[in-house]
Amino acid sequence: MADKRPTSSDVARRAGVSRTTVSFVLNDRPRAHISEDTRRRVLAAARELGYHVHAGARSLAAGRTNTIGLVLRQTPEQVAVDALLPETLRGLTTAAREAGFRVLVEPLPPGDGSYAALVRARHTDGLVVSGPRADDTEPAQLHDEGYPLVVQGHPLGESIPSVDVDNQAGARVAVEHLIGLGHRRIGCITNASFAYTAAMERVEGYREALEAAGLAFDERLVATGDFTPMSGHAAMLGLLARVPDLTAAFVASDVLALGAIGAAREAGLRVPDDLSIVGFDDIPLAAYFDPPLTTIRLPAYELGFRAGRMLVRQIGGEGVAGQQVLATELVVRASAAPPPGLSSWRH
Amino acid sequence: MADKRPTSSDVARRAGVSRTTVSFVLNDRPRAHISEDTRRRVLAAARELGYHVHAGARSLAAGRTNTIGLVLRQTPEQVAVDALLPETLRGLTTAAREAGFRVLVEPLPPGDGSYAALVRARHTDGLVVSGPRADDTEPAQLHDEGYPLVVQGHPLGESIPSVDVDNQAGARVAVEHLIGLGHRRIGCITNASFAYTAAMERVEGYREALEAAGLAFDERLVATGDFTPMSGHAAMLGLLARVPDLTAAFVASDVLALGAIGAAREAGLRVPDDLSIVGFDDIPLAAYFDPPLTTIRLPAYELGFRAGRMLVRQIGGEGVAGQQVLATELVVRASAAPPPGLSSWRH
DNA sequence: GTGGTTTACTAACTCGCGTTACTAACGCGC
DNA sequence: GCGCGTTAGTAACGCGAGTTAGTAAACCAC
Repeated sequence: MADKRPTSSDVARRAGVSRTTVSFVLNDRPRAHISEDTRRRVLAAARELGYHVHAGARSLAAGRTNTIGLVLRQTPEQVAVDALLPETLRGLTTAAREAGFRVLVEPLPPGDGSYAALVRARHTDGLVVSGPRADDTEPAQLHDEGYPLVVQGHPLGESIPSVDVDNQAGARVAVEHLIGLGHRRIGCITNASFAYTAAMERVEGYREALEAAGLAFDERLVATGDFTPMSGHAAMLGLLARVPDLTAAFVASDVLALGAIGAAREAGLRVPDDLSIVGFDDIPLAAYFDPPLTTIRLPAYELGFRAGRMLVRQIGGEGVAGQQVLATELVVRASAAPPPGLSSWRH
Repeated sequence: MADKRPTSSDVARRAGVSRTTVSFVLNDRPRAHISEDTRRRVLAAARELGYHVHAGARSLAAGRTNTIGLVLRQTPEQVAVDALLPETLRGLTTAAREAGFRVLVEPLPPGDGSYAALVRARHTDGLVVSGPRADDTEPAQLHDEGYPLVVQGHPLGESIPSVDVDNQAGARVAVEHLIGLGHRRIGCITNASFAYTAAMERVEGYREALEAAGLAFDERLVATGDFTPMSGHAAMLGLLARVPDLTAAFVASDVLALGAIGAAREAGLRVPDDLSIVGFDDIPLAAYFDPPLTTIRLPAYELGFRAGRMLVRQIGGEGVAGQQVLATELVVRASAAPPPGLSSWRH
């Protein structure tokens, strides 16, 4: 069995010093005076014994766990098709590790209980809450109680630190691209219901671009999706049926865009010849869709990394950060082209 | 600030009992005799105070962290395109939660340091090591030292508990499907280099199916990929150049298959009319490829769930489990069809 | 009503580490 | 030789729980 873990007393005994000295050496206390000689002796003893501080004991004594929590506020279906989660997670863990923290993951579908216990039980020193819905009151409450917390997604209140992508601007750029190509009848398929603020914001960007170009926003041009490619497929079919003269669509998620492209094809439309499509997210596979998807790149790694860094700083007492908004970027590939018959149309 | 956390002493005082009693009630000690009345008083006091046990204190006193670690032994590039990671993670966390455990994620690219510290420092009670390479000696060492551990992927030794998918059988079924359709010149694109045992096993399944059908295994028919769609693209181009009469390919990963389909199309081949393709993994988007991908389903959620359950049982002292192999399943969609000119061939 | 068992609960020790407050030795100026 | 500051190190307490051993009261058989 794996018992008889060496403790700091063992290290102290072996190095011929007190336990306090061991603690000072291992924690690099700057204000403690330790001679280079004993310092080396302690380090050597620790190495020889294969010593590691007991995380629980440290957390109890120091009041710090050096762990941050990632709360995934998403439905199982949502998680399953989340092509960017691995990247975001990698960004978060990287930021955490740089500061000596670990990451605890807590998937917790909306309405499925509370995550406050994570910090209350001192399991973690702080939380990154990913994608909470606008009616989620826990972040505000925890923040008010002074717990370090960063929301990854739409800011839930003026004072709660958050990192998000500029959804509205991204959507606007996507639609402007279509307008620039000459499209006038442009549909929109949302990535989720409006309960998700990101969905709302992306539609707002769509509307904004339309109106800036003097085009009317028409509700019949908007169809609602729900994360899955299948829903993108269904939404596109509905759109096509309602709007016969549609020449382009902004699909607020690459995953749905793939389903939408399939639907268009089934309806006898070629993409982009007959119907242009611009997506959102730039998932790793987007460049390999047929046709390669023109889309809005969402900096997934960066999103996680920033959230992690903000949280770690907050825990370190460097002050509560504000709300960061990351820029997106239009990636032009081949799924959007001028509308059919443009030359005649253009005059 | 969020200090003045209530402790079990506070609960005890409020309920008018000793701290010991509080501990007994909250931990449901079966051998302790607690009257229904005081039990309720304690529970009420805890609720009223918003009490949560301090995780560190418990771990120190009880010698248990109720946390398991997930070590991601993969390169960043690999993680980025891992479409099944979210599902596997969800399966793992579900199994963990059922037993009252949390999950700590530790991404650690091969050759990038050790994860033994995680258990040695009593950060976690055990580890799930995902995708270690065959030359990774840490699992064996930790296992020998008695630390609970489950390898998710290829078993690294007879006695180390593991959960894996039957890669070889899955690949065999995929290739048998192609053979059954009438193909005779069947290529293979690996999902990774042979340093990854899963890649090796899938090629073995390919070879096995070929030989069982009396077809020769030809090295020129095998091209190597490396996780990304781009590598699938390149591999297919190479294959096509080397083997002009190729009518089908088994691509050992859906992600690469998408790249391969694109390459085939660029070469002027229609899928499946001119070239059939069968993938592996059944990622969420596979059904929406063009054409919808015929592939081998890998039970991602189940993989994570089983690994979690095995580990939790091991931690609970229910004995070390063996090595589980999960079955895959052929999902027939539209990317594989009889080879061109089959009727004349079959005569 | 005596001895023994069960019920209900508690005092006191333990887990491994961080930290404060204190001491002993040393160097230095005059 | 004295006073003082600096260096190097330690003893002892506390963090918040789990747990063992023990006790007092209630119950029971005879």
